[in-house]
Amino acid sequence: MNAPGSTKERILSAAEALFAQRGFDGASLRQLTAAAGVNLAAVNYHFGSKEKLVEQVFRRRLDALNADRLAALANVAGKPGTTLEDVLAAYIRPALELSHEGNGALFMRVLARAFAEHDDTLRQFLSENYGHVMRQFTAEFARLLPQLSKEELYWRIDLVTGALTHAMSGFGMIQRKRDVTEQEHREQTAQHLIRFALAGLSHP
Amino acid sequence: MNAPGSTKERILSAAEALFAQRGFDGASLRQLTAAAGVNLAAVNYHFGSKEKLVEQVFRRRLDALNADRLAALANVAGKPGTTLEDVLAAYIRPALELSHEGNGALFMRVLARAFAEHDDTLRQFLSENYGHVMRQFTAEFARLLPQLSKEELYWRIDLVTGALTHAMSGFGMIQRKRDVTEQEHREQTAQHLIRFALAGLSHP
DNA sequence: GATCAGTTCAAACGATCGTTTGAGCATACG
DNA sequence: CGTATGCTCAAACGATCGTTTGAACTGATC
Repeated sequence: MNAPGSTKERILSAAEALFAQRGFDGASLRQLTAAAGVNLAAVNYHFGSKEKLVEQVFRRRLDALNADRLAALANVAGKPGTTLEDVLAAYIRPALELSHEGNGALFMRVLARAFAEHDDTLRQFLSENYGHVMRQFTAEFARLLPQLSKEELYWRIDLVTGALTHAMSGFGMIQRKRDVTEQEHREQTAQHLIRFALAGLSHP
Repeated sequence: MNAPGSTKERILSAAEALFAQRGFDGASLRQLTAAAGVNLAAVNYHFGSKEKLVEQVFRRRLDALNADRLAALANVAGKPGTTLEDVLAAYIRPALELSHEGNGALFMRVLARAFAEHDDTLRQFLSENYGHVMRQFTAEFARLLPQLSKEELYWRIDLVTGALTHAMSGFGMIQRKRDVTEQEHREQTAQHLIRFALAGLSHP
């Protein structure tokens, strides 16, 4: 829709980086438009307000991420041979790929901020637009973990979500070593996350 | 040191609640002092600046929390009969008790925000003042999990930390049911967290 | 070349921010 | 009583915030 070098795209990328670094309140439109190399009034012209810009920053990444997740889930959901690990991979790998491409890692930090903000407007937006994704994954987890009560399953999914958000947003201390490629490192990270989540979900 | 109804204490409590709700930037000194029922200038008079007020909000809770954690760890560290569960309990239970007393739950949300902020000044303050606590626990984990490489252990501790921060700050959907007491609910929560962390740390 | 929608621009708007000031108040000590 | 000290208060400071405005510029259409 938008050319990659267009004013809208330049604003979105600069906003993503500044929101990750300074937060939604902390990043001013003057810093933001200066970093993007556009006029101050361009944000209100193209997006209407700062709040709607925040929404678009989320939409640009989450639409793609959740489409990838649902596509991966569709390949395994409901099938007899499917393992818990398959479902976890469908959930984790798309997020991990996003966090390793371009400014994706910055967006993950924006997402972690949004979780911490507890802002009702933003939470409602996320729930309305992407809540069905989490619901589909939860249903598949329930199918593969029939021995868990609903309460127990919710507890475990909640804790796994916390661990993943924490890890994806780059809080962690783990850095790629010089002697492994980017792709190898991503694969190692995916293995760590999946095995950890597997243990947390299915322990006796 | 400070009387419980003193101006300083009133400011600290109001700051804790407002920082949890609106963030460090989002909560203004005018909202804050109005909620505390004190004059606007009282913050700068008693604390010097808004930033130093933030520091004191952390100090008031973390000094007590980490003292409790270290005391609990001292009871089990290095002893032959000690299990991984004992060490996890020493780490988790003091935080859980704090999050269930008075405004402690609000402080946990403040803490989760601080994690998400990535603010270097604040991170350095936390590392300098409370880093030794995490180091002592890590050493004890290493003793009880000798089969794990240092890298593997760091990975798992990091993910467990993410899950706990997430849970403690009240992101979770789990609410206490009407037919269980507050104390029973805390005990159930502790059991969930400890068993989850146990599985995440010690899985094969 | 005139017209017009789409976009960019510098400038200004009122509001709110953290901080500072100096007068006023209280209580305790000589 | 006089005065020193610790604290509170209303008011103001300059800075910065998100947003709005109206003119200038762009490129396509007739």
